[in-house]
Amino acid sequence: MSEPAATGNGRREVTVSDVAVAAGVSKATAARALGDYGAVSDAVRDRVLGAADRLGYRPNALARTMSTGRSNTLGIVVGDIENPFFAQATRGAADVAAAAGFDLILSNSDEDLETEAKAIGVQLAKRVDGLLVASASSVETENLRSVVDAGRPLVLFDRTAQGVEVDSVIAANRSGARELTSLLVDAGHRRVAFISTMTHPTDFDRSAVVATSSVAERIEGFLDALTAGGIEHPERHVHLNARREGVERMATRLLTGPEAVTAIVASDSLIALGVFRAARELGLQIPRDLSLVAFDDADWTGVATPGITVMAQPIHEIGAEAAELLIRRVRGDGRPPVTRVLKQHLVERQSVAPPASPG
Amino acid sequence: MSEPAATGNGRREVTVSDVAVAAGVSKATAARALGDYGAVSDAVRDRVLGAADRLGYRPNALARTMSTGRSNTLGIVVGDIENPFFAQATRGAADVAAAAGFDLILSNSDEDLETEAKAIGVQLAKRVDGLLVASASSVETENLRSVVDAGRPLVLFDRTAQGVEVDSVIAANRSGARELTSLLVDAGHRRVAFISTMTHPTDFDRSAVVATSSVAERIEGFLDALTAGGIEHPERHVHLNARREGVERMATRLLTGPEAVTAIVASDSLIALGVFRAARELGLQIPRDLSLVAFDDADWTGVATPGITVMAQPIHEIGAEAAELLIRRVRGDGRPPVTRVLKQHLVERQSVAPPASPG
DNA sequence: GGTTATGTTGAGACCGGTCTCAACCCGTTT
DNA sequence: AAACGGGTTGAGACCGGTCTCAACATAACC
Repeated sequence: MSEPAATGNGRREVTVSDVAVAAGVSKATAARALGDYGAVSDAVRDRVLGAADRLGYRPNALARTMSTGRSNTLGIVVGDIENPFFAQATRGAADVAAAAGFDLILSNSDEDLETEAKAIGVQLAKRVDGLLVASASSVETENLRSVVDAGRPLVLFDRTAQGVEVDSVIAANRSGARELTSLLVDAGHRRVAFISTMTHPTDFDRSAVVATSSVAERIEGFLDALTAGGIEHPERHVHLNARREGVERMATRLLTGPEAVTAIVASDSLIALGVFRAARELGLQIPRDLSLVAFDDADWTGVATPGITVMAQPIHEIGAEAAELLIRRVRGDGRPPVTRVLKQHLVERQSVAPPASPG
Repeated sequence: MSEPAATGNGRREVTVSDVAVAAGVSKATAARALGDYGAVSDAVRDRVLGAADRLGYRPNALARTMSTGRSNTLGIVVGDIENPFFAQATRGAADVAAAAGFDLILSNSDEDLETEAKAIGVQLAKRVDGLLVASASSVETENLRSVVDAGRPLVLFDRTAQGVEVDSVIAANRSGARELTSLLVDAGHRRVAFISTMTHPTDFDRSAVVATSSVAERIEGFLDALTAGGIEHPERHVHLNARREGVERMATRLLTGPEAVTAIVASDSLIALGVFRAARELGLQIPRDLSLVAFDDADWTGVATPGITVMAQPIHEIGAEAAELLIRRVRGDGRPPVTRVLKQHLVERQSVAPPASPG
């Protein structure tokens, strides 16, 4: 290779040194003019900027990062960017980041710990200034610890993590779930199912440690409401692992047979969609034959017939707030970690009614 | 400052040199063992890896990029990650990228040329190996040229660009729009509106150059169908700038008065949602009072009542295919640029019927 | 035994910026 | 005229990797 350093197509990048030579000044001076720091006389600045323009100089942000130690890049690890929840949260974070001069490196974890670990590893290797993570597990926290150990600011969103002392931004899931479920209990439902896609090694029981804190909180709220309604063994109404079985299949199973439920709490809008489809497939009318409530005010919940009653979350804000906290940390804020809990709010539509035959 | 180089919290990063000293070998040898290149004896490798592990060594991908010129990072510029179309395409691209060892830096352009320019500038500065762009304009292409001029591989998705010789992955929008619109014309509709949020300086006329090629193609297909149906001045049925007026407001305007349309083609699912809501607000029944068709098989189109007939696009594939082409370029493929055109397919539901009063 | 091939190692340049420090210029002060 | 001070400039180290090249050891060959 005789060429000094070439890009894919063989063109060499224009560097500060090139500009310096063209402008007849030292590299240091050219760098000052181009990087807009230190003192440079007006005449020289003009000459340098002119030369840079003529040569088509493009700064190399990586080289700058090498010497300053700041990359102006944040990492964000979400479950799945196709999930509207994460898309919205990411947008919220991206807006705040962009306004502060930061970029976002995006990774999908598919809610899998190993994938998440790999993603975090790469992000750290790329020297992101900080990391936003909706961790796949709030219990197994080695992934998160590795970030803290690496000395990188970390902010959790949507989910907290046990024993990891960092900022988090979450929603008030327990009270939201309680309120949502109470709607059903108060309407007279006794056989109410809670459905989540969250993977869990066993069936749910009271002692089970549910990995995703947001789901765990929702389950608690759900149980609160059932207990308050005097329903025995409320924990047997919690159904996890819906992804493995398939949401529609699980819903179909729960909606048929002698023990069929009369109401369902869907842990997110994607699950609710599956339930909705299953109900339609079975010829069940909502809310006459089935009452359905869910988390997240997704598009379709407002236009479906009937409209679905949902617990709306300030998703955009969750992402934005998390990014704000993270940027503050990156800038050196040393205050003790905070957990911001944002309010959810109920959007009542027409998917709740008393059960047809008292259960 | 007495510390050599510190992260935010003052901890110094462990480098190859540190590991080398700990293992009692030269920096070069340690680097070979850690970077898994060149020749290293097994004994030495073990010693180095052991030392690295003990010290908690984390490679610095940026430093590697500096010397190799490869960042293993791709840039992706979308209109808005919250838009399900872009979220899906991004996911498709992210999967392919991850499988090939690449990360994604994400930017939102908000369909604005200046924002897009800034995003592309930053991505280039961060030395992405290549760029995926759904360009805000297929006509004003300086943004895209800057990428080509910088010698970075570029792949366009969803939209092409005039005079920019790069790979593109798009859908067969014209024929799709023609088929979709024909459904309406064949059902007897004469007053059919096409609605897009795309910004355009004037009202649409035949000579207008519509900035976004995918929308332009859809308009052509729409006009094809109206013309084939013998409808005069079809171009006056094209309505742009819906974002400025508000989709629901525009739909309301078009659906009322003596000249009210009896059918609408929505350029994407978000617009269709606005139209759907406006129709409901006006007390119009679909398909009795209004026939509605749209692009993209969004969640809600299947569960709304009635189901909306849509032209589905292979969105995931668009993103995946684009990423594949890009990675191929990054790896040095020098073949002439290709344009991949993916098929759309019709999903017929219940939102089309003959007009109530022949128009 | 000398030469050649092969494998392993170390020294040091290099990528493209930033940053420290010393040198210098010129006007002002004493 | 000497000393001082602010504004500019240049030389060169540095960030943390990769990579070339030379040195050296050992094995294989004639």
